[in-house]
Amino acid sequence: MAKISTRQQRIIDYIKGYRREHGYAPSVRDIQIACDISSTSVVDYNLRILQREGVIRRSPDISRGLELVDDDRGGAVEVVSVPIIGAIAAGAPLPVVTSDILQSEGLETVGLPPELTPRVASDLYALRVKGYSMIDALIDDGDVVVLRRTPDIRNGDMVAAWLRAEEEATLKRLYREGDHIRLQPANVQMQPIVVPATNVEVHGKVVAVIRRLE
Amino acid sequence: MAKISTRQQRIIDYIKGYRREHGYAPSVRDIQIACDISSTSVVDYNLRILQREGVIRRSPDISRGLELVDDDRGGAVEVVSVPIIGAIAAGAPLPVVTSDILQSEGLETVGLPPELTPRVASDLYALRVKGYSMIDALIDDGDVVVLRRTPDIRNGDMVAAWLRAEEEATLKRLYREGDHIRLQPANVQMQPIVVPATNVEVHGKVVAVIRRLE
DNA sequence: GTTTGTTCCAAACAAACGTTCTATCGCCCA
DNA sequence: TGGGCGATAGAACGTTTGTTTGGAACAAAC
Repeated sequence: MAKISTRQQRIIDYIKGYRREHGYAPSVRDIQIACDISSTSVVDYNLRILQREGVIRRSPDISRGLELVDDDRGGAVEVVSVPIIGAIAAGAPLPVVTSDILQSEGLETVGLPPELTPRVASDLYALRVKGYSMIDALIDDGDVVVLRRTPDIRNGDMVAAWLRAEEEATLKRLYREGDHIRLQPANVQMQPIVVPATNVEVHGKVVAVIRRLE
Repeated sequence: MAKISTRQQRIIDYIKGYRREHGYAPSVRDIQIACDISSTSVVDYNLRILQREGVIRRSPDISRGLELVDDDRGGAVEVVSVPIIGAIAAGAPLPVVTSDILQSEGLETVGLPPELTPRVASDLYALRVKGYSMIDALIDDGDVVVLRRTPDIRNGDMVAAWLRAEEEATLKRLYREGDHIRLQPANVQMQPIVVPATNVEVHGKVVAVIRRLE
């Protein structure tokens, strides 16, 4: 995998912007002019390289038959709809996540852009945060947290945890320390808490937080 | 508003499918063959009608310069790409937002799902937060804030403000109080600051905050 | 019955466009 | 010194493709 030159990066950026603005790809000559290239052959030369590197896809002899492989298709993309299966709040149990629930209808959903979407979206779900108890995780009342149901929790992952003894749900970074677990707030100004591992139920890993204002 | 004929509907469907499959629009002759039309002029004639009806947009003399105006792309939803024009950090000036910048190429972008997108997206831009100085707005290092450039700032709106005297950028809720402005942190545990109105440059209204983990 | 508007045809034209050919320049290396 | 190579040029070529022209069939309006 070779590197991508400044000029090639500029071409990519131009194509991306052009597609966003026009809804179709620029011609070779459009690229030539926009990127200050003296000849269409040089554009072709660089496009050939970008194609070899897998950055773009070209359809031979087709006008503007140019696609970005790692595409946002010029603005239109499949948005993954993730169901908001309930709320998370201190003192209220976390909703149990089952496949049934994930596939059930009628739930409010939140659309995730591709940047926020991991390869597999089927085990994603979302919770709406109630109250201000998650504020040490920099999460406000009304925010939506997107989680992935996974057994693969690593040290440092932000997780949704249920503390049995305290009867409290919380969003914190998790670190295993022997038979205890340290829960570290996202807010660097705040102190971590350490609890016995048996006191913690991990319900999912936080993938994203979305706050809508206005 | 005239009706859309069977033939025209077939053309629309074909364009939609072709775009989904190829990433670019079909040519007039592609349409001609696919829709069993004997002449390209007939295709042109019908495209002209579809354009008049506002169903499609055409760019004259541009190969495959064909867009579907109200395109949900067969189930996929339009994601608005918003450029991340820079960073926001205390002590660093906010990037000046101009139309040029908004339309310039080569910027990293963030895709916004429809729920986060207001009717008009053209004056949206995004900033990536550097450092922990925005933590009282519940915003972490690395978060992306989506802003709208608008003169219509109302009391209680969350804004990106530049404090001239302090040389500090900040994200807070804004309240006008006579010739002073009160900036209220989103974090309910923290105290507001009050500054002279002349000391504040408002650079935009915060529309959404997106935090990506994992 | 003529007019008028719509829809459709076939062919030709000209602009847009991808591709290719040849040549040049700088750079590394034997 | 010279050959190989990546990158760049300028121009020409031939296809793709949007557009136009002149006409015909048909139905509704007058």
